[in-house]
Amino acid sequence: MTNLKRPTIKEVAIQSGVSVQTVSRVINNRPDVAPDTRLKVQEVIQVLGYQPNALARSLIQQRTNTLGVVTNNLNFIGVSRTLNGITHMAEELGYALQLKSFHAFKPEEVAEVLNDLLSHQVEGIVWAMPEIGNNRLWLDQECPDLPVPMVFLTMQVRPCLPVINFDNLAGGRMAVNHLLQQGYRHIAHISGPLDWWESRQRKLGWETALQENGMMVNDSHWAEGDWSASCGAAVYQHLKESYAQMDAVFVANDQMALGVLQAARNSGIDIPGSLGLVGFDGLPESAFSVPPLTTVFQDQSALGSLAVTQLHEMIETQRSGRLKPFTEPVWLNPELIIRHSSQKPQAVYLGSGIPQTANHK
Amino acid sequence: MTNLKRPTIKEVAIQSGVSVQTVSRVINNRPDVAPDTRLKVQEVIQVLGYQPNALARSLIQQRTNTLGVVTNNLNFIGVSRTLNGITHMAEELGYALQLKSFHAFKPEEVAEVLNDLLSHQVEGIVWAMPEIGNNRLWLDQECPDLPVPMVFLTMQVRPCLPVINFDNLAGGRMAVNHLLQQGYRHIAHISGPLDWWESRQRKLGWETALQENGMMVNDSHWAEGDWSASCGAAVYQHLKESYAQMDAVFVANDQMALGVLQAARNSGIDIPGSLGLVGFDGLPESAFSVPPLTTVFQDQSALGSLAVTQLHEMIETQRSGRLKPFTEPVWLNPELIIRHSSQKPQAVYLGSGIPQTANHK
DNA sequence: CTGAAAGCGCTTACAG
DNA sequence: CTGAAAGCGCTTACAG
Repeated sequence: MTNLKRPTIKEVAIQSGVSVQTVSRVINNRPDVAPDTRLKVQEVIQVLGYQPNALARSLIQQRTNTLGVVTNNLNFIGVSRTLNGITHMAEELGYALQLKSFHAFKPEEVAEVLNDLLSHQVEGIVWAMPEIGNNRLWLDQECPDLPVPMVFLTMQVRPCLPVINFDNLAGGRMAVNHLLQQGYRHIAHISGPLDWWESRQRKLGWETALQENGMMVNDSHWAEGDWSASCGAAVYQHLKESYAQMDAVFVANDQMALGVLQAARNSGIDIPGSLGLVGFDGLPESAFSVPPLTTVFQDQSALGSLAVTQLHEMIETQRSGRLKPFTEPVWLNPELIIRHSSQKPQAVYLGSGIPQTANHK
Repeated sequence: MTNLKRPTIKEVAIQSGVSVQTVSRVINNRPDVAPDTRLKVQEVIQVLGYQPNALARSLIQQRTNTLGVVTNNLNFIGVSRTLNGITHMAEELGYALQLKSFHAFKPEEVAEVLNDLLSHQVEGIVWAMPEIGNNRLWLDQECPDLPVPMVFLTMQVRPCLPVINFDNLAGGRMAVNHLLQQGYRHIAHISGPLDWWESRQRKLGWETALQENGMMVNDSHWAEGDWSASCGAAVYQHLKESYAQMDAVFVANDQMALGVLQAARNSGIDIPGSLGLVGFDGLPESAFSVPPLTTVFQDQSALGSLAVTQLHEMIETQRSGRLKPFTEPVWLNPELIIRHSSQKPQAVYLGSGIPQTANHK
């Protein structure tokens, strides 16, 4: 079923009655080949189905046109959207992609993963594994020596290291400010696992927004989840006890928010009437929950594309000798998508007060 | 920031005062090296941070330990779950992974993708791109010659080709039978795009189950969607017109089913009271819709793992000379997850009739 | 136990 | 315009 032998340049040369150098010239579209010779060689290539061996070529040229990609477990939905952007841009720029993914992160595996990629002579690496726990310990030096250009996604900024992040803090702040504008006054938070850098940033966004509006941040007003919907539901039940006045929740991802949505409905709590809800991520599904979920969207596909673009530039810069010392961190802005879950119905007009916005001017 | 030169075996040899062959022996843990020599060489390797060049090694050994993976656009959630299984098993079996993904499928790109992978001397390929339209035209020969062992996922079975599928027809049948058992009698179907093989199979499952139960299959009882939630909602509205008696829908994927769910609720239609609903895929989110969605779960991660396992066996078999001609198609069974969206409330006891199951025996 | 020779499949100067 | 020579970084026999 499979014919094992792939023809080599030597066989093409023999069949064409020329030397391997001449075949090489034809393959690489060099001008200095006699038209007849070129035709003959091309014909033989066609007949034999010859394809140059990329390994041999890379070995002699000292260039693989290959990028390494390191990701988290691909069951996490975000990662695969990033990977999508990476594959697109890599294709466009002519890079092959070697993929390594951590299943469960173990610090001792970092060297292994890195060495594996390097032994394959990748020209650069996109480190798309998010910062969790101490999985950046290996980078915590003043200015770490990297064996090839690398771009890091989703981690705390470190000296001399090119990182690209969504501004999670700004995202959290946006979410909470929106809820405040809508008139919610007791805004709880369900965070992701706090060993994730992203979780901490989103939580910080929540705190910042509250403080900027002169509100207290209280430890009974938030709780930690594990990103899963079921956990979101459970944590919400807990918050109802610890924070009785709660009238809104900013949840650190959409999946947990969907859990909250379900739990709230099961308790007969009206969203957005009695509880405002904002998630984070912008999953397509979130638009189709009941009610549709307001969320902080991050375009992770764009993140992936940008990472490859930047890596490409770094590689080219380095190759050309102009060694730009290091690239500044890049911050991407997430985007608030306002849907029904956070649209507080207008307060009933009581007559006893005057609407604030109506009488001035 | 990046130190360009990686040391070679030659440098290690010079520093150690031995020949490159001896270094090679040490690297590969050969027994025939004097203990002192080995120690000395290991020390130098350590100091220089030497790593053998996988390219050179592969070239001489004629073995890359690399698998190619071809996927659909990774924004489709299913693909990334499959990819997750693939990376796990590849890691476990010691294969590196080269990833190619189609963004928009173009027939003329098949050769390109294939050649690209082959020029990198991959030892096998997992074709995880599903069968859509005529994207299997290149395989439609009596017994196609494949340049390396390949495993095909999610396509119509073809002679001499190893394919691994979920039994989508059985899945559709299961879904509809379940709805029938629940007492629904007018079961509509929203299919995926019919140029997808999976869509056609699921639809066939729906038809089969209806016919097996002596019910008519009518063209006004189904309509085609595009996998998206918004389309699911739109198609449902359409079916309400064309199939007024409809009391249940089997939807070809969860995302569209979520769209139906939302549209139905917005029209004040009770699920599962007035409309039974079953999806397909088993997205984690589906458990957290309101009401939770009954769905046909396919463990795509397992599919990916199995593909790599099987590919590995094919490669080993071929290498060892025992050439097993080809592997039989494998069918995996999807699994019905029953949740609230399909649990028809017991019919009200009217008194005028006798409950069918209560009086016999 | 160790090294000289040959070669994997290419490309890069260098002659002619 | 074309070919002989050298070499990319390794490993595999083959001597000793």
